Parts: sequence; structure tokens; C-alpha cells
Amino acid sequence: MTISAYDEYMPESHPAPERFPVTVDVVALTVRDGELNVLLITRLIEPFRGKLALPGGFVLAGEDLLEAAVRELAEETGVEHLPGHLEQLGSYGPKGRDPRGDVLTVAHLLLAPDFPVLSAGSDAEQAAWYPVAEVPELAFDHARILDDAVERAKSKLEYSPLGAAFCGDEFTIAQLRAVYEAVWGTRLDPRNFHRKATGTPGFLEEVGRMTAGDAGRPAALFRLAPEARPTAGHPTRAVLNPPLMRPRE
Amino acid sequence: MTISAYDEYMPESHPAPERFPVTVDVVALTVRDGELNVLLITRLIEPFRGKLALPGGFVLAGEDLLEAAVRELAEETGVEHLPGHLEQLGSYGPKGRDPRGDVLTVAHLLLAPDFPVLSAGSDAEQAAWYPVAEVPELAFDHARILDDAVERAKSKLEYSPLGAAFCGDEFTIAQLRAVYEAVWGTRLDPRNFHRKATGTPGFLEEVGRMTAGDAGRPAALFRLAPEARPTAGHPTRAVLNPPLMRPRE
DNA sequence: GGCACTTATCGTCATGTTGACAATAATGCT
DNA sequence: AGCATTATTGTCAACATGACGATAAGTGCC
Repeated sequence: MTISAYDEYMPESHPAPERFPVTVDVVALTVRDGELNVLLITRLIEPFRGKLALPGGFVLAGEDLLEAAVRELAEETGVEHLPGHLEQLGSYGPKGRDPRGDVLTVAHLLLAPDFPVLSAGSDAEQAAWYPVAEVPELAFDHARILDDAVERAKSKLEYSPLGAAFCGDEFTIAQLRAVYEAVWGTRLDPRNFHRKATGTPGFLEEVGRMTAGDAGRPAALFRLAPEARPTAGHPTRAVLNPPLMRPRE
Repeated sequence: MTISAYDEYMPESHPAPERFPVTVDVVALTVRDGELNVLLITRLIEPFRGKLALPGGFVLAGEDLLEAAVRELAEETGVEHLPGHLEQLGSYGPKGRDPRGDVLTVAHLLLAPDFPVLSAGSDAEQAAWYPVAEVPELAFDHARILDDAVERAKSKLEYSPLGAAFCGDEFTIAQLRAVYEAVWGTRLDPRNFHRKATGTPGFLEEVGRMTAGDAGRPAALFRLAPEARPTAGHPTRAVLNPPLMRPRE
């Protein structure tokens, strides 16, 4: 690692700045069986050995935050190319959130279709999906981070086309609606949802094909409209207008 | 400073984690003369000496992020108790944003009524308000952070009662409208805005008194409704429902 | 005081959006 | 064929929004 060139620049009167270990944590959310799930690992080392925690780890020299988040998630799930949408959630700390000392963590949010995680019987940390509604106590301040992440996910569905990040490339309106219902924890009228989803400009695009084999009438397949798709450079900043507001009691 | 107890906990196989200098930057926004303004300082030291930059500085040991942001802002403006609403914006880096090496910065957003900054002729860094529309080149990646902050402010006005953070405790509908117009950069119909602002449940509360002395008919004074006011513990998470959407061309 | 000017506030109307729910369409199952 | 199941289209009333007319209540000027 570099011993940094700070002191060459800093006037004598300025002490060298404090340095902190920086971690990235990822709240990976998906929808399974109509329920919102979160990816958690079982800690194999102290502190909080045996407790569940968000996947994550230290940022390495020369890494950016998103890079580090992707790397950690890949390492701990054994998944090469992460599906879904990853964005920064917010930073926590550094004071008093780790018994070992001050650690700053930058939490991230992944909205993804259900994907299988490596269930290696190895000594690696075991990652698995857990229904958000039944998550037991978590290590560190991860319960708070999870709360914030779920709240963010809820509001993302209102104002952005990112509900589709939970689905694959092509999906039916009913599948998309199931996402909204799971994340918001409410029931939505299929007819009104259909009207809204298909009627919002810049949101969906009909593929032209239909599903087959299920019970009931086949459904038309949709994908994200081009304007709503993430581009190579930046993640999608596309906005749903008008928004698809969740019912408030 | 503490030399941290990491190594006592980490198994031999794990190297000590990388440590990074962490700064907080603050994008302080206000409305002056109907224009959105941002607080900038003129750098007195390298790198970027003489350039404008966001106020900010290193996080100290034992500090939390918001604390550090408040401290830095107070130091650089000479203002004791900051008015307005402060929240975290997001983190940037650590790679390649500071010529001295990797520095992680956690940007913050302050929405505040216009307040005077210390215009000391001292050798301290000179802080002053600048219209956002005319901000010249900024140091580091601060232009990007400012962009993100303005975008965040715009959307905050849509979905939260935080437009009022730009006003004092009591304000008229016209003053509030001026905030929306300045932040969004649009003109709003006074009659429709009045209807919307006063008609949105949980947003405003009539004080009972009127303004006097201005030109034109006196206006009723309003303040934030109790549900929309920040409480001691947490900052306001209150939401405007229905939202007050900005016009999309 | 009377008048012009200014800003605040209330109303009206056509249009668009939403929630509730009826009706119809297109499958699989028996 | 008839039934169960899911998808999709419609209808209708309540509500929200944009455009804009009309009125209210001050200040400043003569």
C-alpha cells in the first residue's frame, strides 16, 4: 500500500488527517414466493461470530465504492455477473458501530431478480436469502441499514422504473405487480395496476410474445422501455412520471 | 489517536484493512433574490489553491459524519447554530478524486434560509454565497457533487415538506413559492400553488397573523405542520402526499 | 378621500388520474 | 363442453391539476 503523499502537501501546522477503515455493505433484495428477501451471511469470525450480517467487506486501495461492493458480493455469493440494479444507499459511522474501533461503512442497495447463491459447504461464509419480515437480530448496525434499504426500495418503486430490476429481462404485468406487492406489503388491484403500468409513458415496452403453460389466459410479455433502461455509463436516473404511488393507509 | 485494536481480532491470514482519509463536504443551498445559491470557499492551500470548493474537511477520530459536517460548516462560516435541514447526500471516491491520494468524501446537503457568513478579512478561507447558475469551475469533483445536490434538492421539494427549510420558521405562501421557483428554475402559477400548498394535508399550518408593510394585500403567515417538523431524534422523514410535482416540460 | 397599482386569495371549468368494480377474453383441466 | 383461472378492456365517480377570471386588501400618489 502507498504511504500517501499527504505530508508533503500539508503545512506543518496541520496534523496528518485521521484515517479510517472503510467497508462496503450490500443490502441485496429480491422477491421470492411473493415475499421480499434479503441476502445475509453467517459470520464465521468475531465480532458477532455466528450472527447474521449483510455481505460486505473492506474497500481496497485503488478501488471505488461500487467496484468494492460488486467484488464483495461476488466473493460472498460465488456469482460472477450480478444481475439487477446496484446503487449507493448511504454511509454509516464511523463512530461506535464496530466493537473493534471506528469503521466507516458505505451501504449499497441491490435490487435483483432471484438468483441462486453458492451454498458451498466450505468454510466460506454462508450466504442465503431470508424473508425480510422474519430476519432475526443482525450484527453491527445492520438492522438499521436494512430498514433504510427497504424504505429506499419502497420509494424507488414509486418514482423510478426500478421495480423491473427485480424481474428478468422480460416479464408479465402480473410478475411486476407481484414485485410491487411484495416490496410495499400491500395488495394492488390487477386491473388498475395493469392500466397504470402499461399507460405510464417511458416505462414498459411490449415484447410481442406471450407466456404459455401457466394457468389462465396467457399474458403479454413486456420489457423496460429504452428510456428506462440503464445505459453503459451511468445507472438509470430515469423517472416515472406520473409516479406510481403506493397506497397510504 | 488510537492505534486501533484490529490486529488483536483479525486472524493471521487477514491483512490489516486499508485505511483512508475521510472528509465531509457540505453543499449548503439557500435562496437569495429568487436565485438558488451555494456556499463556497476559496481554497488557500494546495491542491487547487485559489479555486472555489465546497466547505468541508477531515472527519476526526470519534466523530460521526453529521457531527463532522456541522463542525466543518460552523468553522468555515463562523456560524454557531446552523439553520435549516442537513442530511447526507452520498459518498464519493476514494479513487482518483484528490491528487494527493485516495480520499473518501461523504457529501452532505444543507437546505437553509439565507444566513450571513463570516466575511473576515483574516487568513481564514473565505466563505460566500454564489448563484448556482453562475458557479465557475470547482476544485476536486465538487462540480459533480454540486450537480447531484441540486438534483436531490429539486426532488426533495416534490416529495417532502423540506421546501420550508429554506424559509424561516414563519413564511408566506409567496415566499415558499419563490423557493420552489428558484430551486426548480420554473415559474409557478400563484393561485394553483396556493391551493396545492394549503390543501396538502400535513404540510402547512396557519399561524394566524399576517405580514404587513409590503406592497399589496397582506399575506397570511404559515409554518410547518407538526407532522412535518423535524423532531429531536431523527430528521424529518415526513412525506408530502400527494406530492407537489414540478412541471415536466 | 379617490385612484392606480400590487399582491393575496377564492372560484370555475375542462382535463387528466385514481380507486372500485363489471365485463369479456383466452387459456388449462376434467 | 363446462368450469376454474388469470389477463385485459371498460365504465364511472371522486379527486387532482392546469389555465385563468374575479375579488380582497393593502401601499403610494395626487
